[in-house]
Amino acid sequence: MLKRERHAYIMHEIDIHNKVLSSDLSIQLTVSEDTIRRDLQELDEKGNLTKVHGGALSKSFHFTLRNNIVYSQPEKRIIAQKARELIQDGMLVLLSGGTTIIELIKSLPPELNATFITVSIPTALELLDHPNIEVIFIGNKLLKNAQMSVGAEVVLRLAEIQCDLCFLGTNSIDVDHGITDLELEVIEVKKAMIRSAKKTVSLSISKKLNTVQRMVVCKIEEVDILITELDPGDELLKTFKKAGIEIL
Amino acid sequence: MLKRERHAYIMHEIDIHNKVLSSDLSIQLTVSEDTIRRDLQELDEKGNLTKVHGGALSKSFHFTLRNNIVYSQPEKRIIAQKARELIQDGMLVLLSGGTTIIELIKSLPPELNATFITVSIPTALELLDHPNIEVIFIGNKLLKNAQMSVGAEVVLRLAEIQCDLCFLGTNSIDVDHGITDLELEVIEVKKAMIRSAKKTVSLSISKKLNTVQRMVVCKIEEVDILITELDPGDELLKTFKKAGIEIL
DNA sequence: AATGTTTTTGCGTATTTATGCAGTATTAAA
DNA sequence: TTTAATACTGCATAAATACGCAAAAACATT
Repeated sequence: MLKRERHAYIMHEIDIHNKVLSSDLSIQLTVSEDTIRRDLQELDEKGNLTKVHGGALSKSFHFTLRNNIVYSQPEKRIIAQKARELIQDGMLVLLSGGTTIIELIKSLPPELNATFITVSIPTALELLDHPNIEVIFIGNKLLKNAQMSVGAEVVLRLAEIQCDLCFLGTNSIDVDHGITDLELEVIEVKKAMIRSAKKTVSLSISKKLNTVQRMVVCKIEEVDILITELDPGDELLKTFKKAGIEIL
Repeated sequence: MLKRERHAYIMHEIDIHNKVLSSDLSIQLTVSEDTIRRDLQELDEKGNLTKVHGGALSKSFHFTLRNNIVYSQPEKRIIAQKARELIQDGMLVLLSGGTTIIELIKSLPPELNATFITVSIPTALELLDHPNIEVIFIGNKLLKNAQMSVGAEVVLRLAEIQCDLCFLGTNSIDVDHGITDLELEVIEVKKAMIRSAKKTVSLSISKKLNTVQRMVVCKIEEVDILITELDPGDELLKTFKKAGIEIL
């Protein structure tokens, strides 16, 4: 087996399980642990995974959630303020997960009367806090780290829906590669969300602009509106504007 | 389990509960307390938490370790201990909402390998905390105060399922009136849950025994097992035993 | 095809890391 | 103050890793 194939196999394992053990891989691929260790080292240097003692973990494996919330909260507040202007009474709105979305929900005026659909447990919990809005959760198998429903059932049920707006808390957005993400199962659902909505809105702090992850959620043309904490005239946003995206 | 994974688990616990006990973590992660102590020390040095005698606290919120604000009453712990004995590897288990259920989930051994189905958002969130178990959420319209899915769609989907056990966090149970509750929509779902399970287990602190609410969920005969914090021989439980219910 | 070069791989050995244990010291709760 | 829980120290062990080296494989060149 070629090195390339091993690398592909390892990344596949990482995609599915979010972790690999050197010892396991050594047996599965019938090579020495030294080789595996060197493979993991290379993949780490390329930024495809995080090597740790005993194996490797997916890049999406982070445990500083709370610190992140506190850290970029002001930016996310600004984004939330802009985003909420788009939501009007009577609308049917699709929401993803993520801290930016949570911030958006917190900023919704209490008198708003709309229906929100989501697949994310924390998003649902935050939505339930609001007095007027109706909340619909599309359930199925829940993904541990993303805390959201995934799987074919979710995709199918999303296909039956026609929403006015879809807000995506975006990890990575880039003019050439579009919106990208890490986990296969998450991407399946996000794709379905985009298909079910008349307009797709990407919420993204400026740090995440022009970054790319491993797997594609959608091309840049499929994004209708991009909201960042920056001024719409900012230099960083020019390329997105040129690609025909409305900037708020 | 890799050290990094342990660290992630610990930080996740901190994010949710604002505190962790070394003794708990040692059991949950099946490593010695020494290891946990070293983990906490490292995470402290990295600035992710504050280590204290007996465990660790969140950096952002400074509670003391042993106040009962976060952790709940001892009665519910006792009930949880008894209830978890019923759950075995490979089982399909249906859970309602409520703090007793949350306590049950917290007490589940980390090596347990089972599938849990629920309609309650807080229950789902707690289940996601567990390293091994699979979580399925049955979604639909969410009810604000109960924080759970309700409606015909939920009832229909429950009807398609055949579970081994159904645990109900019970508000009111009485020999003559059975399990009773307040809201119509909640009752519809609880009825469906009972129908889908081979055995129904009612979790109830003794205060709630022999109380009645407005609407009936099920007759007393439909309850297979009743779990309270009392000794099974307790006087209070005699009438239930006479009604043919197994008491734990 | 023959040759030289580079890359890849596995092995032995030394080193580092991770973890648990036992005994003692310390802390905090009753 | 007493007592039980928790922490620390040093040590033992096993697992994982780094390093140098040599064989093997892949590749390039003639």
